Amino acid sequence: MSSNKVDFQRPSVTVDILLFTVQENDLRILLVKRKLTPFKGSWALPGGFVHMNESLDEAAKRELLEEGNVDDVYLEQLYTFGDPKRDPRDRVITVTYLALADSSSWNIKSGGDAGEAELYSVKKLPVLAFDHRKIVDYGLDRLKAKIGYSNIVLGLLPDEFTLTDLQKKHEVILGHPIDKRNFRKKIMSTGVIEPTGKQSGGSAHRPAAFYRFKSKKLIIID
Amino acid sequence: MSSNKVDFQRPSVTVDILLFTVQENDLRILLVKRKLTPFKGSWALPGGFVHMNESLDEAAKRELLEEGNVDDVYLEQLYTFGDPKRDPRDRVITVTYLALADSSSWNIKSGGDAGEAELYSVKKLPVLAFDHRKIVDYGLDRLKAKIGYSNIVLGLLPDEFTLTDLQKKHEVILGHPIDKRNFRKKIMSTGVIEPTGKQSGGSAHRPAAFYRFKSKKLIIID
DNA sequence: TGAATAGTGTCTTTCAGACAATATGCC
DNA sequence: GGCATATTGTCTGAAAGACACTATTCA
Repeated sequence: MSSNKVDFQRPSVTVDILLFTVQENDLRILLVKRKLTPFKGSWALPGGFVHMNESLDEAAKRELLEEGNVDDVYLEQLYTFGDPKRDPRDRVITVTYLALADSSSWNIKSGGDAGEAELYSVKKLPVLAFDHRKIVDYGLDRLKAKIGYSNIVLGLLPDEFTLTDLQKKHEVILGHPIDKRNFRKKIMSTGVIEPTGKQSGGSAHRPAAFYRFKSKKLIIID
Repeated sequence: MSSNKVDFQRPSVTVDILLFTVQENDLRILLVKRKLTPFKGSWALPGGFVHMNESLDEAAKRELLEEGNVDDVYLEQLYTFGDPKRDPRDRVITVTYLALADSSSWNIKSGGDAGEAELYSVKKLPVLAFDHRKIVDYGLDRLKAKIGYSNIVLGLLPDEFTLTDLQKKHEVILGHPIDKRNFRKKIMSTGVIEPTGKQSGGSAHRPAAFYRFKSKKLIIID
């Protein structure tokens, strides 16, 4: 039963977002520096309170725009953390989201409404506020798993990309090299991408064919 | 950022639970009849408000005991639904849980603290309150997927069971028959179960060996 | 011995993984 | 021609799926 008239004491509800992107062959995550207690001055996930008239997805989108200056990224709900002690002062339940962005199409610096925001390599994370480290680890596990059975990687790529670009993203997320021939065989057999007909050029080597995802919706493969 | 001192208007937070069990080769779910508006008299998922001093998991366990008279069942968080209009009166965000029980070890009738509660076949569901129908469909999808790559089915079985018992649960959840030889080959190759040494008896046919799960924790296979 | 369910093996196809040579564009 | 990256195929082992007969207990 989801509702009655009794006026219980109510917890706060926030959204926190894991925005991953790949830069320089490195998986990075957007962090912001807290301006308020508790954990003032610590790095934390971008996020904030859910407003009364917006859905959870909308709240996550709004926070990403406000704190990360990113719009139109892949977004999926991850998990809801609600330990009574996770915030040292109030009871705060947080609904977490996994977001992916193509770093080449967006500039983190140009926002800045919310103060300091920075991309950190997941291999060199600072100490994080609250239980945010646990949340990051949870999201990383999900991302690693999901890249193996879905087209989720499309969130990290521009509209057109080469097979080498695609393979690099897989390698960075999984953390190990992949055989080129086997990778291409498998990708092409899934039928999720198609050639655009265009080719890369201007470099002193053989040009590569560009591909696109047939659908920009999340697809579970198999 | 998960908290500050500003006192926002706060949504209510509930947990709602999908308790599945198998009876008579039929997948069934626990529903309760609402005693309060809105949707008074409608069937709904068991659930209720999260208390200030309990975690989400604890709230789900408590509600299952209060409304379903079940204890010690498999429980995992499913998804959090937070559309502002999902409850026609208040803003209510609900964290949903998937629970599995072995129906042979529990009697739904003996509880009754929360009024009418009944097991319904997922093939013949009544009209449900709120967005609970959508939640049930979401949970069914997760259950079907997860039975294929985890030992989650252990939640539906007693401590000791035969391979035929195990196969029946799979068939009921997936909704189609499975080849006995291939099923056994695959299950045994995963190594998640082991024979107890005992045998079924008393029936006019060959006795079957009993098995148990080596671990009662959720294991992802592959 | 008949009824009812338990238990078991082979063949084929598909998929994953190891492995290296040729093709193309630009300078 | 030399450099840098793109593109391509074969073999092998493992797993999945189709398929049918024998074994055991009790009435």
